[in-house]
Order: sequence, then structure tokens, then C-alpha cells
Amino acid sequence: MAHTIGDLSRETGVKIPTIRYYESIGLLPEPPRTAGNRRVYGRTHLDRLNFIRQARDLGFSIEAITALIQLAGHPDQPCVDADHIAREHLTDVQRKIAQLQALEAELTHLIEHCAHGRVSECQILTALAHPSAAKGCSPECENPN
Amino acid sequence: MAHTIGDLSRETGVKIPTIRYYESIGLLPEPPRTAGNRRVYGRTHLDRLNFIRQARDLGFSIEAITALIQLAGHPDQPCVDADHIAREHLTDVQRKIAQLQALEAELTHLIEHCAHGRVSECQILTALAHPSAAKGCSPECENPN
DNA sequence: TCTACGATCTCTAGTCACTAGAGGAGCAAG
DNA sequence: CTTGCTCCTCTAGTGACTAGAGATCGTAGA
Repeated sequence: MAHTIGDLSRETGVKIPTIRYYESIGLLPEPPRTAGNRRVYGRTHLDRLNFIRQARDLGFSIEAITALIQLAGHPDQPCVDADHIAREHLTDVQRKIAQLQALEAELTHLIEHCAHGRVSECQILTALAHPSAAKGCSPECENPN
Repeated sequence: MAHTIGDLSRETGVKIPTIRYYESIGLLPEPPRTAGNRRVYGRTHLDRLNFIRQARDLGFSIEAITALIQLAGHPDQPCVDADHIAREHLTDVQRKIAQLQALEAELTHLIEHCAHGRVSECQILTALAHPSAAKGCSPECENPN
């Protein structure tokens, strides 16, 4: 029933310093201590930490998790807010995906045009030096010679 | 020909504190100063900063950019290294995309199962509380009643 | 020439979510 | 009693900036 911080760490996969960090920012409640000043955790701490871990794995910010925990503490209220938080996060994730995909396309383009010659002719470096060249191809691009 | 830090900022779109920051970490060379201690930039600074900005926009780390600048300073050497840096970055980007897409799927799943009832029945919160439930559907999931 | 105002200067500290390390103390087994 | 592991607190570091304080510079108008 009672866990040391090491137990909690093993059971949740959250590192010990991280557990202490969560406590320091108020995300995990302060547990009681032994006579020797060691933290003693119970079932509620374990559950809470699993919740946090799960949400972090899904990329929720600490701020969002704080809000979700608040919500979970009021079981009688409607869960619109939880839905809202999750949707906002999803939108964020989708925006990041779109950005990264654009980036992927540009990088691929850059790499494909590297002729593996000398630095002075390197398309990667020249594209970086001249912003306009990187975004799209000029007419000569498809047929550079 | 000579630019103030403000000019440089406007021309490159890099904020003034960021320019000073780049100087402080050695990414942008220290410019000469006026009698009144103001920085005076020339063409080379402008080019360098444009290069940095472009590379940052493409998500290259400062470390990678430092390496790319090093390379650009040796025009006679083969550009294999530049190619390598770009490819590594591309791999990074692709891995991030894959991670985010997995995350997107999970979030979508979570949100779709929110019945908009009360917090106590909220699938989003219960999924977060019980890690196993979030990853995939148990048999009852498709037909919960 | 004086003055007002914007631009710039340095320096420190804050952001996010941890991570690393120092230096010390508790605790169980041999 | 000692060894070795776990745990304690505290500070500082990560990346790439960003924000703010308080001082100084430079210039345009009165």
C-alpha cells in the first residue's frame, strides 16, 4: 500500500527527479514523510501520477494537465471542458504536423538537389544563403544546365 | 552599407535581442562599434544572419547551423557533410511527424468517445486515468452498451 | 543650444519540462 | 560496523530565445 519514491518511479515509469519536480510545481500533492524524512506514497498518488504520465505521453502541457486534474475533481460537472482541452491540443498537434510536413518537403527538395560536389557549388548551402531559392523552383531549377 | 542592429532586424526579420543572443553564443561575429558603443553591421553580417534565419526556419538546430557555417567557410571541400547534416535533420523531422501522427490518432479516438456527459463518465478523463484503455479498443469499445 | 523621444546598450531573470550533479543522511543486509 | 543502495535538498544547466530594468546614445524639432 505504501510506496517509496523509487517504487512509484518503477511503477509509473516516471523518473524520481521528475516526481519531485511535479511535487514542487504542485501537480502531485505533497506526500507524508517517514521519521527519516522519506516520502511515503499511497494509492491516490500512484493514480495521479499515472494520469499525469499518460497525459504527458499524449503531449498535453503541464498547464493542460493541471486543468484536467481540476476537472476530474468535480465528477458532477459536465465534461465539456475536458473535451475542449483535448480538442485544442489536437488542433495544436495537427498544426505541428502540417508545419513539419512542409519542412520535410523543403528539406527533401534541398537534399535532392545536392550534387555531392564541392562546398562552393553545394545547393544546400546556397539555398540557405539565398532564401528565395529554397521556397520553390525557379524556371531553371528543373533543368539547371 | 552600414547597418544598425535595428536595420539588420528589419531586413532579416530576426528580433534585436535574438541578434544579440546569436552574437553572444558566437554564431554571428562581433561587429565593430561606433564611438557611442553601437553595433555597426556590414554586408557579411547581413548575409550570415539571413543564412541563420533561413536554416532556423527549416528547423536546423543552432549546433547544426554552426556546423553548416563552418562548412560554408571551406568552399573547396566536398559537401558530403552538409548533405549529411541535412539528411539527419530530415530523418528527425520525419520521426517527429510519425510520432505526432500517432498522437493525433489517439487524441482523435479520445475525443470521438467523449459522450459529452458528466465528468464522472468522461471517456477522455477515464482513458487518461487508465493507460491501457487509451492505446486501443477493447472488444466492448465499438459497442459499449 | 536645449529638449524630447526613439533606438540602443548591458545585465539579469524567466520560459518549458525537465535533467545532472554535489554533498549529505537514512536504512537494510552481511 | 560497514558496505552499498536509496533517498534527501539544493543549485545549476538544457535550447533558443524573450522580457524587463535602468542607463546611454543620437537626432530632429523648437
